[in-house]
Amino acid sequence: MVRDLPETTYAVLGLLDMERASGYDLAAFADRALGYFWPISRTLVYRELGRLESLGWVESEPVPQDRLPDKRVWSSTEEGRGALTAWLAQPAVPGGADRNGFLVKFFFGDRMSPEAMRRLLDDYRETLEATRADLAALIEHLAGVPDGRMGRRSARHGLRTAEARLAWIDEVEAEMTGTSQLPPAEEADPHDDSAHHQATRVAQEARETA
Amino acid sequence: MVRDLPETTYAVLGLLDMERASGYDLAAFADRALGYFWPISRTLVYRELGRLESLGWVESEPVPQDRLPDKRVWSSTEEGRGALTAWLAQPAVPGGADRNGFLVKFFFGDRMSPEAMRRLLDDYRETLEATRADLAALIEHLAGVPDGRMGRRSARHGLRTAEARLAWIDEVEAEMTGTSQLPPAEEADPHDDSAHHQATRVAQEARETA
DNA sequence: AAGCCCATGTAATGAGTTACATGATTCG
DNA sequence: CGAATCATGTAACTCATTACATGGGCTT
Repeated sequence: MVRDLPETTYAVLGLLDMERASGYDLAAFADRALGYFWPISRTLVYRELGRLESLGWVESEPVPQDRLPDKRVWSSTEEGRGALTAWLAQPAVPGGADRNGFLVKFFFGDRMSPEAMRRLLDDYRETLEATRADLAALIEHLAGVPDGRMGRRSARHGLRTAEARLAWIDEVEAEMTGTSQLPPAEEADPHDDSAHHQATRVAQEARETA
Repeated sequence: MVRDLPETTYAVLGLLDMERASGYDLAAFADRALGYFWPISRTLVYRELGRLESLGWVESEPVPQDRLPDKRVWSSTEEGRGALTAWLAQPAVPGGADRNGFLVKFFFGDRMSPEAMRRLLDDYRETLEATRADLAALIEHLAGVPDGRMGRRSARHGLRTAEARLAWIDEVEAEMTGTSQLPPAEEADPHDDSAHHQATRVAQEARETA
């Protein structure tokens, strides 16, 4: 039997099935649509397109352009749509939800200085608040989009997760300041919301460039 | 400049610093302590120990045994503890929290049959409920352990996350049954809890402190 | 007798990231 | 004039998983 392909392959196929696009546009689409729970780098998109083509699940058509470089526009084939449907009918693999770069550090917090712990928690909160803001904006945006239903629901999954974790931060902060494992939180400057916007962009770019 | 090592390397070092152990025991410890947010396979533990040894951050001592095979017991060196402290003082890398195998399938739910969607959501709920039960038990267990503070807090992070996602399932189920994108939920058979026990992580069964 | 537990590893494979390469166009 | 955007890829690398190998002791 055929060894089963990674989720990413099907994700690329699925996106392409929603909207024929060039590899370049598809990567941007993937980042918008799946970026929060299934990041796919641009290079990887190209590789998966190559694989999908050799499977006969997608095909491409060259599109010459005047001012811009020529491109190949990809679309799913009948076989590809069949494969996608088959994949969707199979149960999801349970793993993959793991790996939290904050927690793996936090766990060893007994060895950290209170100041380092304070910074760690502050950074995490900032990241989560940026995510929450981004997702809230996305949800509102998708409210007016006809095919945005599943995207909106997926985004709500992320929103709820972020909110639960922010509540967790409040909880541990209260517990840890009480036992002086943590210096008290500083008052946030209400004039300075640049920190948030910066964090948003940094988190995004960290994925692409770092 | 030294290229920075993966988190896993430091995680192994950190665990070893809490408790000297053989590679075998360390792998079990890692699974108990970090398994929910930073899984480390047994083979990987051995590789990281080799790397840490060549860095001079850990050292080993052979321990002969009578009935059981001989083993090497590892412990962190002074240099290793320094490296660990330095790592903990650095900010955490923001990424790593991503990749949800359920969501990447759910996102394409418009192409799924209502029955397949029902199965997908049921599976996810089952997984989350198993996680919630495991973590709740772990938290209760760690309440009586002197050094279990950070482990308990980390577990609460997972617990809150799981609960938020279960609430999300309720939300989308209500929305989707209302628009008949989903057949109504079946009554759970109270006699059949085998599914839950299967979903429960095997490694979590052995929860005695070594 | 089968199968798990202890204990340590090697080998193969593959998914994903990052750096690099190229080059026209457009915008500040 | 430099930077960003559009567009497509190659090459190198490494983290992580999985399968395999070995073998005595203990339990069902």
